[in-house]
Amino acid sequence: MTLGARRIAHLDMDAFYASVELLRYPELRGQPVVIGGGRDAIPQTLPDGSRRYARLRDYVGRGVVTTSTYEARALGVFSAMGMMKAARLAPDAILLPTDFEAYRHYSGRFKAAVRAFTQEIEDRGIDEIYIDLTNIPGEVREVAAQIKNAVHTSTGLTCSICVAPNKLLAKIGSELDKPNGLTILTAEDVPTRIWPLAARKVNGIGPKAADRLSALGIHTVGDVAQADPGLLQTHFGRNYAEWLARVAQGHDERLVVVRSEPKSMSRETTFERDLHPRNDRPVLSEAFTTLCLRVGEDLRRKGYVGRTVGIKLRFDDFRTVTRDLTLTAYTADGAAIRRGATECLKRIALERRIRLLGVRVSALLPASAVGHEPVQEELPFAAEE
DNA sequence: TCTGGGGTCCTAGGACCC
DNA sequence: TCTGGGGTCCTAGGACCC
Repeated sequence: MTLGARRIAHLDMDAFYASVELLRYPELRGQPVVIGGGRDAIPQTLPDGSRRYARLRDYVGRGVVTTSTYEARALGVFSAMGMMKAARLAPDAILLPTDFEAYRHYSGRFKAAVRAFTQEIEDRGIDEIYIDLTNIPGEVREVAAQIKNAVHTSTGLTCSICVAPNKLLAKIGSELDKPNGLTILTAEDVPTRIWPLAARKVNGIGPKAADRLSALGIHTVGDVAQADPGLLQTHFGRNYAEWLARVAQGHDERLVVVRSEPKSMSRETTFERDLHPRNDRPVLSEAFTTLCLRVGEDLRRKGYVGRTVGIKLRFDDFRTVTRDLTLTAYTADGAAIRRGATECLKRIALERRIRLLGVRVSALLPASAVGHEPVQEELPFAAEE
């Protein structure tokens, strides 16, 4: 174990998707812009070279806001909000479609820029990473400033960084000075800078836990720190209560995980309207097959095979059910996935309209680890004895 | 016209084995 | 015919994150 304090950075790109779009459409800078539209939100270039943008008020559908510019956030439009609701709050905001290919491109660029400093990077999705700076020489603020510079030089985008003794504090800290922030936190800062924050700011305290804490009169991280351990335990169970007590003190021993294997791959789709299990059977069936084939393609493209097939259904009342089936052999074959998924589907009573359908394969192994094992058919009668 | 899509982790019960 | 008990696998659901 390392003696002495670690130096862990959390780097978070500022309004990432929206900022990438502003590189493409600089004339939108300073305006409320919302990302999350479909194809009909693609800007049209007019004969005179100017562009015509879709407005949020024109949106029709069931999507949610993926990201918004800070100007849109000022109008109350945030990530994960239903687009129809967002349109009511900011009807004149510009609407752009989500272009994951572009975001993945810039994601690769900013991560490559950071890798010039160290390989000790943990991927946390498309727009954030943890960096272990413990063994990087130099004053932390200077190192963090250099990283921010390198990211800006290679992408034209800003990010916010916090360096702290652990991931928990670094993650909280990178939000304290957004956008384009650079924050240093030490253990001594916990009472003054962390305790006043809402408990919800802690990564791992989500909406449900925050509500339940509030019901107990616990609103800030400091309130959690001062809460009676017995009270937390009766309401949250031993493990979670002990975790709450530790994080409220700013304690977190988790390592920066540089490489990890995927555990599952899935595809799901929300239908434009809720589908009737019998009357819309052809549509459902085709969607089901497509999802199975796409999961199979994903597995093969990334070089994995899986042994457990699962499905997910969401009904019109938003109730979600899942079914799993573990096969006898690893597979990445769409047809085999579809057979497993069909078995799963038979175990669900279809008594309501269906909003969402999903297919997942888990219990993954690198295809190389399984060799060229053929996709085995399960025999209806296995020879026993 | 509320509520996407792709993930991870945890819990908990039952089967099954020793 | 008085209920042990640990370990692992499988399944279902839910919280949470980006």
